[in-house]
Amino acid sequence: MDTAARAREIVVRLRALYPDPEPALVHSNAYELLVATVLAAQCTDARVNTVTPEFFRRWPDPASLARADVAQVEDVVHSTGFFRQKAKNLVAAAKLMAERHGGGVPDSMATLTTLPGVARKTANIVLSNALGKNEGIAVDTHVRRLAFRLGLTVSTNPIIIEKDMMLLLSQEDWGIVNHLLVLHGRAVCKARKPRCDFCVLGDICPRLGL
DNA sequence: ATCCCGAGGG
DNA sequence: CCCTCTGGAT
Repeated sequence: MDTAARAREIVVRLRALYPDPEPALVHSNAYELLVATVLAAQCTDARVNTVTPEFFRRWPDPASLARADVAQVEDVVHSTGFFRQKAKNLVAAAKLMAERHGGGVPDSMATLTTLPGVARKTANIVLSNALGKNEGIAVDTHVRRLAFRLGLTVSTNPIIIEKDMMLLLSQEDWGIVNHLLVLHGRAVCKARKPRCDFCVLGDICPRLGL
């Protein structure tokens, strides 16, 4: 089985294992998903979900966040780590959206990545989950680890991994593959003690001899 | 390559 | 104690 066939088979098996993969970050619109995804940098989604209810209540849209006191935002997002950067970036991004994007979330990779604190990973999450667009594949710590272990790439560079995976998968799967690999990365193919004995991909994983 | 940064697990 | 968690900017 060549690499592309293996990649497609991985998606098929993980779809069966995780029937209805949903974004674990609680949100109700593109703005909320953008905020939650920025906060998710080097932080568990579970922790992000503990701070976003208050965040969205106090700053329900880009306009209100643009007028927010950065110190108060720092206070709310403190427990997610990198809190100074995240608060500063979110308020600056909100000001850009309020002043230059009609108060809404930009709907293209090129424009989203002009926002401070937003690069390809965050933009891909917002585009595929809130805006219905598959412009690329979101490569986070889980996708990077699993893509490498599964032999879908020989690189550890997220940009190259994304390109490799885009060539291996059809565009309709670009959004879902992130959720599938994240779910499997959390439950089975964990960073520290991967449970290879439980893995449905064992027979097509280079790690187990292939 | 390094920095930003808190919290939980082993 | 060290590693990891849906990264991004310098």
